[in-house]
Amino acid sequence: MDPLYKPQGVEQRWQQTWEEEGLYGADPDAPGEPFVVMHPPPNISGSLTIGHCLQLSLEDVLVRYQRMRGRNTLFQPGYDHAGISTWASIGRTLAQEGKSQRDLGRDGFDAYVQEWLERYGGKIMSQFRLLGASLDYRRTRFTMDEGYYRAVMRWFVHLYERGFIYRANRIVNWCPHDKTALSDLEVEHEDEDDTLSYVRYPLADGSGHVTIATVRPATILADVAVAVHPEDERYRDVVGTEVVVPFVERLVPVIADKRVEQEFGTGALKITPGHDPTDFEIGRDHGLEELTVIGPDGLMNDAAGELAGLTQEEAGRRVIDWAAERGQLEKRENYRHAVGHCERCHTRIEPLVVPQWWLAMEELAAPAIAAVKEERVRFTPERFARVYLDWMENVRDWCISRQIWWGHRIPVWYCPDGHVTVVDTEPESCAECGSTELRQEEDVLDTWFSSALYPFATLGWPDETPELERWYPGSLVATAREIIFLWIARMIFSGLELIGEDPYVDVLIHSTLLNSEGKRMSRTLGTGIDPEDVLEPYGADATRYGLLKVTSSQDPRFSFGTIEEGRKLANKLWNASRLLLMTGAVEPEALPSSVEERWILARIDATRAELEADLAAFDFAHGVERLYHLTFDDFCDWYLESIKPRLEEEDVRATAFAALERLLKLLHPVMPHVTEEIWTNLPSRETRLIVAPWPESQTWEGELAAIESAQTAARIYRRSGVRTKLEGDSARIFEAVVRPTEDGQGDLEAERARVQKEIDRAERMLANEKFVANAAPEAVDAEREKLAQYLAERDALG
RNA sequence: GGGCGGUUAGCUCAGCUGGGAGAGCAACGGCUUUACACGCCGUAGGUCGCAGGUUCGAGCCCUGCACCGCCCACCA
Repeated sequence: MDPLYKPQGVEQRWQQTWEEEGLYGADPDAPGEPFVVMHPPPNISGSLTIGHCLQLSLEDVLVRYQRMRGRNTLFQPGYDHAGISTWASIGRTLAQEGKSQRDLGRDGFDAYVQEWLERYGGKIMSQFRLLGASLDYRRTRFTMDEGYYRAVMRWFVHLYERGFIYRANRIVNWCPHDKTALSDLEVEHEDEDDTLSYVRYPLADGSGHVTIATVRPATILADVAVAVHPEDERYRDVVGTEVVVPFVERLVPVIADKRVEQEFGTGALKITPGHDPTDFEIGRDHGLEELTVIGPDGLMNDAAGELAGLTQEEAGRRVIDWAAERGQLEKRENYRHAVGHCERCHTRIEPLVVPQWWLAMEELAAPAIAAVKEERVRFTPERFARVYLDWMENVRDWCISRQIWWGHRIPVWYCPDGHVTVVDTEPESCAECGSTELRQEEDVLDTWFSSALYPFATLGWPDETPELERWYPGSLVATAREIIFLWIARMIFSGLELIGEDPYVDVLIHSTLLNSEGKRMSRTLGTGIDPEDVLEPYGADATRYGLLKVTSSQDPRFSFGTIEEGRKLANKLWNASRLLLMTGAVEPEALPSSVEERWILARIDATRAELEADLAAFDFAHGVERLYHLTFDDFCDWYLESIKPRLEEEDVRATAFAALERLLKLLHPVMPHVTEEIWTNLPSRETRLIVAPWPESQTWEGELAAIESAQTAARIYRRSGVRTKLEGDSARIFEAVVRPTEDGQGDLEAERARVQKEIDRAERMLANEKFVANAAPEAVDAEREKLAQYLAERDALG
């Protein structure tokens, strides 16, 4: 046995063994209360980041812990087809060859994407394995595999038949680069410097003008009205009259609407329902025409007349020039404001009126709101329930159609007469007229429309499977903050609508790792950390420990420091086992013949209870810290050191092995590999540690106090340098653990002074009438206990 | 614009309902002790972001400010 523990090789060997022996396998027929964790399926288009490792680590700790406790565990792996993300990635690859997705044709694209998946798809699962994640890999699902596809079709038809899905010509977020609609959540707002132009719209009767402020002068061509606030005194006389739109010189009405902000600009707003969301709503309410001058490519379209084909910037300049020449440009000023961009390609979003498929949200949201309000679904940390509710209570209809070729194609067929057939498998003929000339809807569904089904589609729904029966609802989903609306909210309402039950009990919102500069990690910016740069040198156990250690804060900075701590812990355990094995293996048996043995068993048991509480509260950081101190301070520095003089005795080693076994069990969920490796070296092991039973409670309370007072005394004498004045067990422990100075005649004065200072402080507190009167009784009692303890120390010092 | 989290030792972070400022790493000193020098024992290091307030007592509660990070957002 090498004195230096080397995870390389050991870890992969165990990962293979566990998987080959079926120990990761989930079985719906197995006994035990289910514990089901659906690992959020990563995008097929990427590889893992260190942030994914953090998420996977905390899920796996819980799964391994519950597996040892006898729960029927399912840890479900899978991939997400990630519609637009994958579409955009492939687009970037093709662009290098001067091609685009649409050049391939729909069938050609399908072939290309299959090849692409085979090339990149395997990477993620191998990274899961490298971290030691005990997922049931045999059950790996893909959000576009055959069964899942069926589930999505069924879901669409269900919602359509219930009247929740409708097709409408409304304003949407349009990405001119990807040429598809996006949902509100796929739009990122970024501040941009712009110019606010003040343009005069002459009154039709020539008696003056109304000045509006705009950042998009090109859209003036599509203006159909000017609006002011109904209570705005400045414009009271012009409401109901007409103004002349510059450049196109069209007469449009001046209307009043309370959505206009009086304070902004001049208080007058040009209304362009075809190219602005607010204007669109105002336009619909006032029955205004929706003119369009910008096309799906973001350029001016034919309706723009002489400006057709120009960019909006150029067209805007022409309009501004036109106004300036006629004295209708009042002023221009710099203006910084948030502008929507496509989250995938960062192109500026173009609001356009185009027909899309929508999901009506209000009725679906209601039970999903109740689920969280009634705490059937619990968020950790709790504050995220508020975030979820705020969004859900104000949710708007969801645009679910996308004009790309990667995703679940919408199960709607049109016949030449325009009849619509909506069924979950391809129909022979039109449901209304029987025509066999059917054309399927070109659009595909938003990725998240299908992800929403993950907790039950992975279990076989819509079929009635044993898995679905046994493992739905699940137990827990762990995810990052930004996924709350995209995925969590949608899983909850989908599960309630289709199955009638919440998809899980706990939603764990975990930390987001920042890089060492405190910046968000991003692959595209190159600010991320490759998991393999950590896993390769440090090993999975150390990485898991290090990542969990830092989960107490919301946005921790990644640091190798905590990973290093994990590596030391693994090495320490390894060497502790070496000490016992090299002295001689014996059958483990708790034979607590002396105070040290009873103490360490009690310490381990106390930590077990504390660790269970930590895990129940998802407090991984404190849990692993506890294990570190149990191992280093209690097990190695005190216990093993104190029994060294008696290590030749078989009874002593039998207890030591028994204590080590318990320690390994507590550590296994966090550091599975090193603990399993040590476990196999221990005498007469019949089962793998991964499926060994979690330790039962054992109480030795009195013993904790006994050795802790010995420790306290030992620390005092150790600090003073004076040879022990202790007797009995304490003296033995002291002699074994502490090596006093040669002469044993250190100076006690400093120690006496320190203790006296504490006594003075405690006495002062207790003499404070207001403290005794106002403080909590426990606080006063605690103070009295401290005083008694220090008085005892003073006595011990002589 | 609205909201959330953070600011504690050189670094990464704990600090539970207000009652003696902590850990790990780094630094410094000492240890060839029957495992581990990736070890052991010890030392030093902090006006707890700033300014007020409440309280017998504030890192913790309240108000304001500054800075960092994040989420949401149709004021053109």
